[in-house]
Amino acid sequence: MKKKLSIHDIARELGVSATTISFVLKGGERGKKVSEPVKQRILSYIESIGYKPNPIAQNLRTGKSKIIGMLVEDISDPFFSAIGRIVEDSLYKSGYKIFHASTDNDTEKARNLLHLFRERQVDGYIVAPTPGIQKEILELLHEAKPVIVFDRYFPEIATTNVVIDNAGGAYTATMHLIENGFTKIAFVTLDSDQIQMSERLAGFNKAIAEANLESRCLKVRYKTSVQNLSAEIKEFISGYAGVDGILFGTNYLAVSGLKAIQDLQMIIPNDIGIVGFDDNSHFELFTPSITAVAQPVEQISKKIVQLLIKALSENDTVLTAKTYALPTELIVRESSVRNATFAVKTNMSKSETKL
Amino acid sequence: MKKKLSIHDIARELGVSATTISFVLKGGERGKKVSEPVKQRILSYIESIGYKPNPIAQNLRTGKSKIIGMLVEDISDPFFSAIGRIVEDSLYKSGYKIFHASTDNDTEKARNLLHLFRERQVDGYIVAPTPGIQKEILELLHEAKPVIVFDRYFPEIATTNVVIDNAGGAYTATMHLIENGFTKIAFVTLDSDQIQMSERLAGFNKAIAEANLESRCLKVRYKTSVQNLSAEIKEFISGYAGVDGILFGTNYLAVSGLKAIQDLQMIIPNDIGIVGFDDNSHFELFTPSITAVAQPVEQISKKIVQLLIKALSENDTVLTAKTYALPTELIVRESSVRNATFAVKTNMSKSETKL
DNA sequence: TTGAAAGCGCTAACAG
DNA sequence: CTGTTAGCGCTTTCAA
Repeated sequence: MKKKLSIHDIARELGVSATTISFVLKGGERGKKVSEPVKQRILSYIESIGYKPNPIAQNLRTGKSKIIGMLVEDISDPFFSAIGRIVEDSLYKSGYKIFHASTDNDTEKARNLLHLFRERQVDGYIVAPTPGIQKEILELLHEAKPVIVFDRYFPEIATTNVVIDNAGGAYTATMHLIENGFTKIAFVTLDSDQIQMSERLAGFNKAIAEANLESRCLKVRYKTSVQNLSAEIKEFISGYAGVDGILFGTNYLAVSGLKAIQDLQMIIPNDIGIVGFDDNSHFELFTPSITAVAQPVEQISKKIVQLLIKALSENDTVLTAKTYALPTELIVRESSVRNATFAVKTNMSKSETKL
Repeated sequence: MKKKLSIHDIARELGVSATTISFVLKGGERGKKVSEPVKQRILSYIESIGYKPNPIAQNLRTGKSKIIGMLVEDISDPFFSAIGRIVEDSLYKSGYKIFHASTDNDTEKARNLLHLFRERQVDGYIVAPTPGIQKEILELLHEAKPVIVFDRYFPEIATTNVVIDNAGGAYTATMHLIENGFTKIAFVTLDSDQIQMSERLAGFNKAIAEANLESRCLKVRYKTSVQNLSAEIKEFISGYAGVDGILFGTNYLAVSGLKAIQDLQMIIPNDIGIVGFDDNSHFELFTPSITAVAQPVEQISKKIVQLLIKALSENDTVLTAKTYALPTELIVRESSVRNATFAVKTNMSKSETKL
């Protein structure tokens, strides 16, 4: 078993100092000043034995870990795992590794996780914040660590946020339902103050108000089991003066709602029109296929990475606090269109990304 | 901004040596030998200022990182992300963090990732191996690092494997199709030599042979786009002498297949019976609902964690090479049962886990 | 029962 | 242009 060599072993072997090797390895200003012959000798030797500096030692010495901490609500949720995947790939390419963790939207858990990340000296954070985590995020900022907040954010604290146009998405979706003749439209959402949900509600209400309709809304508790969710939605639909259209606030609410509607033996879209928020690769295959507000997962991920890499490379340059709201896309399918001869899947034209 | 204190700062403050503090912190044999008063003073002071030893320094000194490297095919696949989630939660509870990475089943990528993990001195590995990665896995074993191989494995190398009973699952599923009157049954799978796929094929063929039927099989290339996949399956179904039943080898093959069947305007299960391998939370909502071989995600995850934690805690105890094959469960739904009055969703009785 | 000293492998002043 | 030195914060002989 070949013993790992250290930079000093190599220094001895080559008759130069560890310092010189370190300079060569780093390149940059100081690296230039090493004479060509020496540099070549070092480089080729290192190449030949496949030496790689020990990142732990570098970390201890420099305080840089080349690790990013990523905090999401639930990595097994398709939305977060899709983003996780893209972010991970991009960041690995830039030499960073990722610590992932899921908060379940639990403040205490998120706090612990953030502390763990900090102890481990992660170089930057990507976080989908839980409620009440403002203080911890501010602390990270004070330590001059780059933090990208995504999916939701706190308007009261100055962070760099990558989100989507929630209000716009909900507005467009609701309008679409209205234009297709639905009038008793409800918004089924989470009983949550988080901004992504309140914006969706606001967008919904705006459309409803413009059309002079009555606003109906069901707020369910977070972490309600699928069965209970379904039951609650069922009761709501049958109880609440004949709802004939629903915009669901999240993808799993839509799934539970679909189950409820199935149990109720109602026909989509004849009896009730459906739109989900957050598209899903299976919605297309449902019968009828399900209309949804799609989030630009790819764009969100790229934006997060781009901002983070920038902050990481520009030494100590603090990120400007700014909210990037990426446009959503309404994918119209059968569940929201009463017109029997549904032919082509229409995608709304994408508005351009404001970056 | 409060400066992080080191163990020496505390030593000075308390008038003891860093050594003593270290002993107290570690507990164990050596910790016992510190006198009570001193120990209490140290403990309460540390508690009061919230001191935590720097894990990077510990890592450098001891070679233990308290990090586990987890390599999956694609973290955005529901199967892998579900497992990732559970493993992550359990391991965090034991003080470990996780590096995740996705291989896309690409050998070269997997190699790089494994090297990265190694450089970072991860304490253990959880790997869904790509083809051709045997040598690298053996190297890790030689370094006496615990490695848990899952989802698939290499029969020719002695590793600890956590998999499912692929042959049994496929056999049961095929038998189920046969019992429900389907006779021209095909297996749609990946053109792959990996063991999980070849075992599924074997299970399928066994059932087909026992029933004296003709074996039909479509092997598609890995990483075929959804469109092409769908087209290929479409061609296969219509071209291949009237297939009337399909067992799909993976969840995404099933989804593409469903799309194909939809395009073909065939009626499930009347024209064609369908069973998927690897259940999905949405299969229940499809019309008709889709029968599937469910993998015991929870059990797989628990087993992985249990084995890993054991290996990690028992100093230097090498894991015994052994394959744990967990039982699958056939979730019978509408897509495979011609009998019109489908009433209750039947779950096959679970065979007991062999642990 | 406690402490001094020697590093783990690397980097960064500061000399030369 | 290159090398010496002094740590980063911790653990672990070894000696007291």
